[in-house]
Amino acid sequence: MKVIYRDNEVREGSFEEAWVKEAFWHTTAHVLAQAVKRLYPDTKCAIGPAIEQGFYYDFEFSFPFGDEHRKAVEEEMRKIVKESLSLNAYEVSREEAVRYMREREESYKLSLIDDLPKDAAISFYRQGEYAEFCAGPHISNTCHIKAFQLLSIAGAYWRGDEKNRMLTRIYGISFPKASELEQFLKMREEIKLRDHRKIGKELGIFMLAKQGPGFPIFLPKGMVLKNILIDYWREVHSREGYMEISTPIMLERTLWETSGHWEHYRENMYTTEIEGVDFAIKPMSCPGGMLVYQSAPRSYRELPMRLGELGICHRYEKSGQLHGLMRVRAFTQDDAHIFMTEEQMIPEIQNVARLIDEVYSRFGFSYHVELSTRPDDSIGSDEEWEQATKALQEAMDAIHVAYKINEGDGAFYGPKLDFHLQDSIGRTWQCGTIQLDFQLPRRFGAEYTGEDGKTRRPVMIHRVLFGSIERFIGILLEHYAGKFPLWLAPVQVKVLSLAKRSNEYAKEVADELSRMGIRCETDERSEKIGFKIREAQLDKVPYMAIVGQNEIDAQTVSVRKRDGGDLGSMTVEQFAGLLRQEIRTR
RNA sequence: GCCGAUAUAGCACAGCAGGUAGUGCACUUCACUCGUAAUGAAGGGGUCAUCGGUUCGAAUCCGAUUAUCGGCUCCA
Repeated sequence: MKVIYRDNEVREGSFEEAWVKEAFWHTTAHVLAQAVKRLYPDTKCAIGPAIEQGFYYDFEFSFPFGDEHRKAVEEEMRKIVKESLSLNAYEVSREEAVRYMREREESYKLSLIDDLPKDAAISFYRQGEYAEFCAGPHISNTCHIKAFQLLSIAGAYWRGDEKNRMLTRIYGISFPKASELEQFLKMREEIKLRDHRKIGKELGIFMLAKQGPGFPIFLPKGMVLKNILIDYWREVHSREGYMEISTPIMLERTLWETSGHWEHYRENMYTTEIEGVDFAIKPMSCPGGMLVYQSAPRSYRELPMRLGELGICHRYEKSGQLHGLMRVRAFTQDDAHIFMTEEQMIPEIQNVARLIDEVYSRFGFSYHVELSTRPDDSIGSDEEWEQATKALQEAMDAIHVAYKINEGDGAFYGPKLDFHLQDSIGRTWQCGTIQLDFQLPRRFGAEYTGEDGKTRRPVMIHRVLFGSIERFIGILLEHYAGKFPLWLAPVQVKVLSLAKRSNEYAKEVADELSRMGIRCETDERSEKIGFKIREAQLDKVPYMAIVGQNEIDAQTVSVRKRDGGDLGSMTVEQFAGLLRQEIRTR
């Protein structure tokens, strides 16, 4: 396939290569714009880039663009592809470019041209009657776009700013072969099947009630899962020298004023009033942690002081951004606040990073790290921000962790390292974060007595591993597609009774397993064994123990594994041993 | 919050030139007591999201509200 650059240089490449793909999708976006202009000439075009998976184009339509219109546009695009229009690039003067776009009343294009440096050469690409101001590159002819689909219609703000007008964004995908499109659509279906909202409902993990938008309800099995994660969390934290605390969900306004939340985070906080005094429900646990630190005079001997808290935080999220368990209004943050001396900063940051690595590895996640720097709305001096940012960088560099920098994305009180984990189908989610904070200790007047007897100010780390337990569970559901490993499965074994006369024995087996700490259920309904197996399989229970007359006689169970089928018969002891072995190796 | 779409039984869906609701699974009961992914039969269950409008008559047409879905913005 030929790719044409703005100076009309031609490079040959295959679709598999990323730069060719990008040109291919970008060209499809132009075809989309061309089709739209043919059908609805008064439409204004904004931008239409290639993205990670396909492309989009933003338009300002003079009418609500719906599904019927999408189909019509697809039809027109098909025509354009059949017309085999070749693309070529040419340069025009700035005046000419402006005149061209002004004639067509393309106000967004004019604004884009306006952004270009005065002396920049302005390139256009043309295909048939359609020409667009564009830096390219593009593929040489529309005929290569054999298979495409417009995937969805969405709103998007002009230049991504919610103060601007909302445009209509059309997303699409395209390929040189129909089979590739089919494969892509199949993959999309697969992702839909793994959706935690679907699986979470099927497996009885959580629900969302109409009366509580964004406030998830954990069902019995979901609660088992949540508690397993919490047990695990306690296990590693106590090993790492953390002390657990619990601070109130609601605290007085004055505290939030001291912390800066009242000024910088208020629009996300729920507030109320008690006996004429303003209170706020916590969106974060740090001020509570601060109160604990402040509850006694502190010595350098106590530092680093690691205070962990599973705090239930409430944040007002706008209705349109709620999403299953991933984005909610109430969530359990597996928070910890570490108070330390400046010398302890780097080793403590590294400890947390290592802990995050250990925890993510346990679940089979790979991850990448991003460093977010000072945002516009923030508190503290430049020197402090620089010192904190440098500490985070140094800590990571020393243990050879690579990170990408996100300018201006930090918390209002300090810079942060964000840990984005990747699930089994390649999507990434921000979970863990390590935030370094000089501000809260100062605002609260936190102190400790140093070795020399002098009063000093501690530095503070805010950090989470899971991020929020709710989101983490959502990610786990999709990561495992509901097929939890044995140690996480809410039900580990289902004992299936073959017939009425084996019900008693089935119960005995289940009791014995329960006594050994195995989470199990019994199915003694008068159904065929094939039916019970099918149900247990659909419930994604890791192990089934099937018992009938043969097992009663031999005092055994027949074991069937969710991922692996019939394992033959064995004693309950042996079965439990096998389970313990698997849990131990996790 | 914004743009677009959707809302029918616990779940998945059908019904829509407007004439007051159906299918499958699930649930209950009965029969069967069964050997590794669906035994058969009978029965119960819905103010068609909510409120209002048009109409002799609305699940169906129109409007508002709420929730949800795909995005944008924002974020753990």
